[in-house]
Amino acid sequence: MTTDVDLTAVARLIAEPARAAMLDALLSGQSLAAGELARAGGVQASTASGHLSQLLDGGLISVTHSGRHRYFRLASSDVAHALEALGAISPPRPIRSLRQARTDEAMTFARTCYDHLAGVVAVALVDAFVSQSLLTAGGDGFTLTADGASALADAGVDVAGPQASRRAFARSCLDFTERRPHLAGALGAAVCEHALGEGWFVRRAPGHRALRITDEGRRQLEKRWNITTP
Amino acid sequence: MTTDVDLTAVARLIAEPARAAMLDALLSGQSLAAGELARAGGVQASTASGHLSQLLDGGLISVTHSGRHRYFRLASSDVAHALEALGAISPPRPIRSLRQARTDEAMTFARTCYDHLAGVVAVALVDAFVSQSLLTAGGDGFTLTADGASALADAGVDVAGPQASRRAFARSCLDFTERRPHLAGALGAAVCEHALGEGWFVRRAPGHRALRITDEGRRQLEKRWNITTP
DNA sequence: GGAACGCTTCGGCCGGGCCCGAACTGTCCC
DNA sequence: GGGACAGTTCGGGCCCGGCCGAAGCGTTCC
Repeated sequence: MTTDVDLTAVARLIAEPARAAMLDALLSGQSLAAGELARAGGVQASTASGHLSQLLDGGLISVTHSGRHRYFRLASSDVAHALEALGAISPPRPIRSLRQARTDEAMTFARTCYDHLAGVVAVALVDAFVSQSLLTAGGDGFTLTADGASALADAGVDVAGPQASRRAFARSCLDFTERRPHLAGALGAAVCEHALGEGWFVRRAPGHRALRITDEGRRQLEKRWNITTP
Repeated sequence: MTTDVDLTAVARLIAEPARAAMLDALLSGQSLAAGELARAGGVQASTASGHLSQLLDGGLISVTHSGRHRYFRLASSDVAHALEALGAISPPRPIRSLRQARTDEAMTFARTCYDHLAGVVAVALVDAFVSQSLLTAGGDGFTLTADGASALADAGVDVAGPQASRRAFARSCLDFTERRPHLAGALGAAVCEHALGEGWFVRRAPGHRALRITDEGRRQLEKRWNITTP
């Protein structure tokens, strides 16, 4: 095992505004096509193509081919984690427009963090799970109780899949707006997938992280876990 | 609260080899003078001076004056955390020398991670604390038990200071060589300070993170917490 | 006071890397 | 097959930012 790593290789990739914007779009957890990422980065397709090869070479993203499209996604949750950690010490970008202020506000309420939920709602959710003894907090993350397994399965969340997978089951991830932990790992991804799949939340814009809670979402959160949302 | 942060500002600072080397040296947790950091970065004093102003402006480091010296340190544990997270997804630097291989091996065994201990020893220590019920694992970190408080105070660790401070008391921090948590936060810092102060570990080189365990250190770890070291 | 020392500021040099448009490859649809 | 579309490759222009040495400022020591 080697400890002497080259920080500059990855940092250089993130340091370029167009690439950073692309990575930010991919932090939504979605797979996005090269053209969408070019738009996200504010550059021409040819320029974007060069950036995407660099991100691939650097191991930050992965690609799948589909016809004449190429879809990119973050390579791993480690990448998402590093981007979030960097975000925690980055200066805020000055707010230039009303539109931006609105998105900003929406982001603090609910967003995706790679493949799981983040924001006020995600923290409230994990708090409810813990206080209702569905999850117990452990050093490296959380443990699902027997009650929790049946309650989540009851709600329709796929619990068996994550349990069978080799991926870390229920990690904690520091929410960088709330500065408190929310649920990540395979279980966090399953919860997010279910919440989006059932239409509890919808994306405000494709390729963007911000989510809007639906009326159905409010109802379900209140009914199932007694969470009231503003 | 704003969520729209400028990742490029911080990433740009880390992306430059000389600055990255300086930050790496500061990850040892020590305060280092401008001249030492110039040497760490492999640049002339004048160049280093420019880099250090940039790191200050970017909020990554802080400075204290002392006569004709200026001592720099990382600005916060958040910075250390971001650097570690970035390290987790960075490519290994090819090992070029025997000397480097030795330092590398030493690093995996024991090193400082900002202001607390990391490596095999740090993970073993936290495991022992938990299995001996001195610490219990919680979602966002650890909780010190009554037994733990007296046992650590007994060993000479300053427990009261951290408890009184406003800083997070006992966080968990992912050890990037062991991929398991070790003890951070104010208590982690106190443990590290005590271990170095008592001569249980010594630095292999000033301004470097690697530690060497002393005979006294081995004896104490075995006697107090039944930890045997290779 | 003078010399040594730590650090910063300034000017000039230089290279890496981002950007775009144009041309090319491969896929899909009619 | 032809045209539209997604993406890549290549060449040329440009600018940002790192590097050093020399000079300047403040501190320390004799």
